[in-house]
Amino acid sequence: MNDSKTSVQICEYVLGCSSKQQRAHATRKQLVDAARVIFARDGFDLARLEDIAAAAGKTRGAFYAHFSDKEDVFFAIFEENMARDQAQITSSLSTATSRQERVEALVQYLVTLLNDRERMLLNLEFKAYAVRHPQRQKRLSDLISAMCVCCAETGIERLMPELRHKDQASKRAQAAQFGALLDGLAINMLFDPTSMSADQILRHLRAGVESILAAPPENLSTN
Amino acid sequence: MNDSKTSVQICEYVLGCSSKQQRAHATRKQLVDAARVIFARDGFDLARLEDIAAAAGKTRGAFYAHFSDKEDVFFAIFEENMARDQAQITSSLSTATSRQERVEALVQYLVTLLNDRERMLLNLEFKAYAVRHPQRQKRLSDLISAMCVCCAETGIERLMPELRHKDQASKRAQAAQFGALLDGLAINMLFDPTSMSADQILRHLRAGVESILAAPPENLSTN
Amino acid sequence: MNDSKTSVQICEYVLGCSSKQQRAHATRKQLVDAARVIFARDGFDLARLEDIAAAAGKTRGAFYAHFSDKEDVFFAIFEENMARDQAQITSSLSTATSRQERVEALVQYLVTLLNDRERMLLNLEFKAYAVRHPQRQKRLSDLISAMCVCCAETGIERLMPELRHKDQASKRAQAAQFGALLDGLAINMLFDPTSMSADQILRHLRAGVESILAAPPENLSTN
Amino acid sequence: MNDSKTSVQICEYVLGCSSKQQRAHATRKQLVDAARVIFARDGFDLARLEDIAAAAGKTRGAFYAHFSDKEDVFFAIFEENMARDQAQITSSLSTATSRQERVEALVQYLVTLLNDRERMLLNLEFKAYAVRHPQRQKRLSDLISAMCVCCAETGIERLMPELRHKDQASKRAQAAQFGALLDGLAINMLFDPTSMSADQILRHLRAGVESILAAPPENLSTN
DNA sequence: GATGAATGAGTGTTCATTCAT
DNA sequence: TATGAATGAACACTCATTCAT
Repeated sequence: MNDSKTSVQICEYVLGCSSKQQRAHATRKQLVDAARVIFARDGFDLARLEDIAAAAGKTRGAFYAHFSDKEDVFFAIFEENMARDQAQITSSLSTATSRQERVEALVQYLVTLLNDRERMLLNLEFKAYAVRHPQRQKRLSDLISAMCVCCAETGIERLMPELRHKDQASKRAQAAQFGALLDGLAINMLFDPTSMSADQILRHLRAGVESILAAPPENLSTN
Repeated sequence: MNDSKTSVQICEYVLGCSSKQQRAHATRKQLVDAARVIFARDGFDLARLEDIAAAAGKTRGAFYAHFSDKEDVFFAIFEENMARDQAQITSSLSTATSRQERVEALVQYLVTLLNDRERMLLNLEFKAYAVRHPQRQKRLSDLISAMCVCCAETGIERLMPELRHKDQASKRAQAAQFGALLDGLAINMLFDPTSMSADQILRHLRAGVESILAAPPENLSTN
Repeated sequence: MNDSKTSVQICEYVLGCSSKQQRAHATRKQLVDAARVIFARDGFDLARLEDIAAAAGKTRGAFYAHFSDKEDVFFAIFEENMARDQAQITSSLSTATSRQERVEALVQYLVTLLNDRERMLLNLEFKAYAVRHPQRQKRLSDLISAMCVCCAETGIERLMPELRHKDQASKRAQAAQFGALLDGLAINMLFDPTSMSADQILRHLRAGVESILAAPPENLSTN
Repeated sequence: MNDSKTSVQICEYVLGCSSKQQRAHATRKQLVDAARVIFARDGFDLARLEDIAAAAGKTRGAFYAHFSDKEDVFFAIFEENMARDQAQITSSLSTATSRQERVEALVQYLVTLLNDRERMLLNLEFKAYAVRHPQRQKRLSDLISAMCVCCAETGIERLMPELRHKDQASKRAQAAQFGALLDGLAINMLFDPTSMSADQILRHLRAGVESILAAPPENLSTN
């Protein structure tokens, strides 16, 4: 690499890091971000490590200095997402006061997610990967649990304080339903963007959210 | 393979086909069926032609005698599905008379689909493939159109004769919404089968179907 | 490959094979022979599959059609050797009548082996590999057992019929001692070819053989 | 490494070195010792520089501060060995007075070497490397010459003063024969430790030593 | 001297595809 | 039509080596 000086300086001046550790951390972040782009574009299986490295302005070697393999970055993406989401959801929903407002805030949040094409693609890719690799138990199930809990706790609890007393299973079910609502729309919008108007999507989302939140008091009698 | 004669004879005696054409047709069908299993299990990218051929009890050579490449069988699967579905939906919904009955019949049909793991996996795989390969224009878009039209015409029209007068766009939007309902549940059930009880799924489906069918008279004012 | 026709014809006319199976078998043999050359030249670790394939006039793909990996061909070499040796030793020693003649025949056989540089290199490589990979249990230990047994039974028994009554352990020990005699000379001749004259080698061999055959009647009292 | 200070202090207090030069020298020694372990375990080709550095409690950087490459440490090991051996052999054989005693002392020395698994592995590895890399002329041949001379001069001359008048070639040949005796046993003991009892090994060694020392007065007439 | 992030060439292995039979 | 040996491009991953600190 003949531009290493340049990139070091970019790193130092632009990102404000100078120590070795900070540089390493910056590289890692660049790689994760590049991985997002490539995985979203090509999917997990077709994504080439070389493309990820190149998109980050690094080489394959740099990749392996930070990640053990393809799966490793892949998971890192979602582990990073989780942290981000915590903050985002909390802040975006904290201003809502009435139920009506909170529903609308949630719908708006879902619309935002839905319009983040990269994110939706990654999300679907992640679930597809999890479905296809049940053996990757540990890290995957940790991530999934964290995701569901995160979603259930952070999202729903903050949104609907009145539901806070519900049991874990119910929360999890609601998280899954929100997932179904979002993923279903996402995959079909990606599949055929012209099939639904923004308006129809909004209506679908509102109806979905209302339906989920209107779930029966307890599912004691059924199941 | 030195036992090809044997398998031919199995074909002849068991399946009752004997002419060359019939035999060839049977081979093709075996390959498509095997492809379903393998694509569902491994996904498009990871599926190996050799596995498909082996699962059909054939060799790679036989595969190439019937299909030009991997994509070719992949599409063949869905083209075949379409034909099947036409008949299935029609018959399963034709006995319903009241709106109530028709809604319930549709929900039951969706439940059946949802419980067909292989089919759901293939469905999601197909949409993911379509999303990821916008260049494969012709055949893919033909399939997609056919799917949507099929879904819209066959499914919705027959189900809700009173909606027959609706414009194409509305029908298509409804098809997409049904897709979103089904795919969303499917992916999340595959992802975490324990998150929702059969009862919760049913309720989710009913609410979804009702919401879709209750769409406003026309979407003239919006969009 | 633009010379496939040529090599096919070489195969057909020179080796006299024409059926698919025969061609496959010929290819396998070519690959094993090429592997001998490359492994002897570069050692197991540095040997490149591509070089082996190229030396056989084939591609890497052809290699993998016949062997599962590098270790696979490596072992195949010695499995093939074993079969050869059986015949060779038997015939070369069968004409000797007196003890004196048999000793001399054995010494001559060892000299022949010693002068087969490729073979000595492979032999040492094999033992080094076995030492370094005790985990490769099954196939390796099978080979080793076969080697020792082959050596002990075929070699020593036929050579020294009067020793036939000895117990297995003694035979094995003798096989090991013959191995030590041969390998020790081999490695040092390879290491520094000028250090010993042909005459000195002969004397060393004779003394060694005599010493081994003069082992005490039974090692019951010791060890 | 933020604990370098600590290890430096360990060095200072435990090993009693404190000056920069001494510290550097200590590092070098640690690296050579670690290299012994790793090369013996993995062989030259498979040995990883990182493993060597890690086994010495250092980093790759430290390695390159002391050695130019892998081959460099590899040779350093044997250069170090040579120095050690000089002293060892001299002292261990100097007390013997009669021929009988000297033979026995030599046999005991060989037994000691033979039981030093690491050393035998390295020895074989070195010879294999030399055989495989005839191009590494200079340093390798220097080492080899030194080894042979060392072996011949130090070992044999001191052991058998009456042979001191022999010509260089004879000495070299005897060194090679001792090498063959030792290496042959070593490789076969490593290959199959159960094949020979300690007793059999001893007998094999004694017979070998006697045979070598009983070499004919001059090899003038032959060769 | 020592660190460790980054490089990049090298190679084992897989697999869609071809083709002689 | 069907076979399966052979091809060869593609890619994940390893590791010796460099270099800024």
